[in-house]
Amino acid sequence: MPEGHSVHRIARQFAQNYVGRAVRTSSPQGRFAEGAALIDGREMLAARAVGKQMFLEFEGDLWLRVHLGMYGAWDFAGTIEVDPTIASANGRMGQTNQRGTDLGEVEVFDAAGENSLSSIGAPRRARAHVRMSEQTTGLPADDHWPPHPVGQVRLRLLTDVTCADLRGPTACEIQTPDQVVAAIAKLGPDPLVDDVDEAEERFVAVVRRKPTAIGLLLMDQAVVSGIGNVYRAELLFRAGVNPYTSGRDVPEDTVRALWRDWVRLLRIGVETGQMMTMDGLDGDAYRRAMAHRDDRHWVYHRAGLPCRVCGTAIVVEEAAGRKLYWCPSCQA
DNA sequence: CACTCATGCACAC
DNA sequence: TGTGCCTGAGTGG
Repeated sequence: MPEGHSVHRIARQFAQNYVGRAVRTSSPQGRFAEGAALIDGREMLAARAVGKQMFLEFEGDLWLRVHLGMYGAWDFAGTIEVDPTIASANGRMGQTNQRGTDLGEVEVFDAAGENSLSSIGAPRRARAHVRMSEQTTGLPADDHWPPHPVGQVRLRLLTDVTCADLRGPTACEIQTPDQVVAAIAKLGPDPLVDDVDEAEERFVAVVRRKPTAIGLLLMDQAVVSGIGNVYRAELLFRAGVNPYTSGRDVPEDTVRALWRDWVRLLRIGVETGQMMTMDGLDGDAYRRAMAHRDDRHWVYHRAGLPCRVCGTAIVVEEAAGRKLYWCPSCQA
């Protein structure tokens, strides 16, 4: 699942390609037929992400709340406008692989029909025709419009030119504006939604009065929105904090450093679509690290391997049902 | 091919 | 604390 950065990228795609347009909705799988019927034909008015949740507003005070959970994903097909703030176009968003990149890189065509695989650092195109890779769809791409639904598609959102399929979400429901407000009220601050300075104060205040371990607080969406298991491990390592330290025992400066690092990593993640947590490395070391699978994080998914800084074996432990990776020496 | 695991979370006990 | 949901990638035979 997508940690917070992916959800913000998805919301931007909807803002760019759906907001201001009438949307035909359906539930090819059937499980969301009733909800889909409620918004069918309405114009989408807004697309917002808060932490790992996304809210799409439709005419008539109807909102769609989607949470991808661990397995959910959006597949985009057809012609999409690539948000200029998103460096790489992706057919599939949300579902990511072990390296933390959005899956399903797609071929991007310019107006002349010349194509190139979009990637970080590639020239940004204002407009792109996106088609699914064969591996993703099992079909030879753009022969049909709209595309034949593949697999269990809970919800399909269709404009004249763009198709978005939602599969495997943990939450997908129609809400009233009040329910949306209530849902967002339960969430901790999101640096890309809230005023960053106020958000930092909120975060610091909550962490510093909790007896709970900081490693659990970072994963608690009521404390801070958008952090998942990968960012949790990496943030703690980067700050040199023992995951088991009580929130109230983490020095205030350190809590602030954690917050500011999260703001930085989230921004980088939204821009690049990748969970870049080793940005401190120089060019060569960074390229080397990126060249190998499972070799792009400080501690995440590195159980038993030597710490990149001190050589101590990285430890993995089960905490609240999730794997917690950390260096017992650097994070003493 | 069969099987395990996973970036999450709601719920029951 | 444990279970269920839901899908896809990775792994080992």
